[in-house]
Amino acid sequence: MKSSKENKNTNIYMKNIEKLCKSNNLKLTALRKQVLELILSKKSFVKAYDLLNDFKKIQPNAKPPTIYRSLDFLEENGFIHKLQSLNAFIKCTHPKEHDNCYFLICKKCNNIEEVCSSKIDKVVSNTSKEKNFSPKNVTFEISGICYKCMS
Amino acid sequence: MKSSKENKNTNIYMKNIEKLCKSNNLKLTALRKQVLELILSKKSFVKAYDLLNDFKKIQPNAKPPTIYRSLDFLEENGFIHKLQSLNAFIKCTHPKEHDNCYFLICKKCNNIEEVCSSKIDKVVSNTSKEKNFSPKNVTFEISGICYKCMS
DNA sequence: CTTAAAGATGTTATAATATAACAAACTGTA
DNA sequence: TACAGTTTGTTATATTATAACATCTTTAAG
Repeated sequence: MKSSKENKNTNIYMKNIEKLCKSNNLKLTALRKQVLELILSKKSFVKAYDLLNDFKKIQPNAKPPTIYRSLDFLEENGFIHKLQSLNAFIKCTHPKEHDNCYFLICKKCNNIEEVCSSKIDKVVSNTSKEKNFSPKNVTFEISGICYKCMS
Repeated sequence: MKSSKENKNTNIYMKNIEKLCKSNNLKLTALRKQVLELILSKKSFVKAYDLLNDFKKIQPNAKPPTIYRSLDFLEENGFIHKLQSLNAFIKCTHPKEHDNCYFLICKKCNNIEEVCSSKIDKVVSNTSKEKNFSPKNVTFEISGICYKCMS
C-alpha cells in the first residue's frame, strides 16, 4: 500500500509531466501515462519485464513492444532514465531541468541516488573539448555501497 | 589481414598480460588467452556472440559460457572493459595501471577512445564523499561524434 | 467534412544477450 | 596419490530487446 503522501507526490509529479508534454507538444497517451505511473510507483529502479507483468494486470494482453515503446518515449523525453549497468529503468527526479544525470547505485539495498552536478557536467564538456569530441549522451553510473548500508 | 606492426603490438601487449598474470598469480589459460587475442585483433569493440562465432573457428563446439567465463575473467582482472551502453567488450589500453577508465564512443565510426583522467577520478571521489557513498565500479561512457566524423 | 499522412498501438515472431546447473577434466598441494 | 579447488564442457533456459506488419487514431490540409 502506498501512503497518501506518496500518492500526492505522484500526482504532483504527473501534473508536471502533463504540463511539460503540453508545452513541448508531446503526446502523453493513456498507455504512456499508465507505464509512467507504474514506474513512479516503484521505490527504486524497475526491469522492463517486471513492468510488463505489472502492466498485464491492467491490460492482460500486453506484449514486450507495448512496454518498450513507452519506455522509449519516456526516456527520449527525459521523464525516465535507463540504468545501463543494470538494464533497468527509473524515473527522472526533475524532468527537463537539465541534460544529464548521474547515479549512485547501492549494490546492497538497490537504492539509486540521482545526482546532478555541474562539476560532472564540466568534466564531461572539458574532456570532450580536449578530445575534440561532440558529446550527445552521457552514461555515468557509480555502483557501490550507500551510507545506510555501510555500518 | 593484420599488418606486422599490429601483430608486433599485440605480441608486446600479450607479453605484458602474461607478466601481469604471473605477478598477480592469475591463470591465463589457453582458452582465456585465445579469447583475449581475438579481442585484441579487433580495431574497436566486439560483441560477445561475434566473439563466440570467431572462437568457433578455433573450437567449433564452443558455447556461450565458454566466452562469457573468459570475458568475466578478463574483465575482473582489468584486461578488458565492458561497455555497458553497447553491451560490448573492448581491450583495456593499459591494464593494471589505474582503477577506472572512461570512454568516448563515436556513434558514426564506432571508434572508442579510452580516457583516463585524474579530473574524472576526482569528480567520482568527491561526488561519492559528498553523498557518503563508497564507490566500487564506475561506468562512464560518453557517446557522440568524434572529430574525424564531424567534417 | 473527408481524406491522406503520420503517429500510436496491437500482434506475432524472433533476435540478441546472458546465466544456471551439473558433469568432467585439470591443477596444485598436503 | 588423493582430494580440494578451479576451469572447462555441455545442456538448457532465462533475460532483454527489436523487426515486421496489421490496425487503429489523430491531425492537418484541402
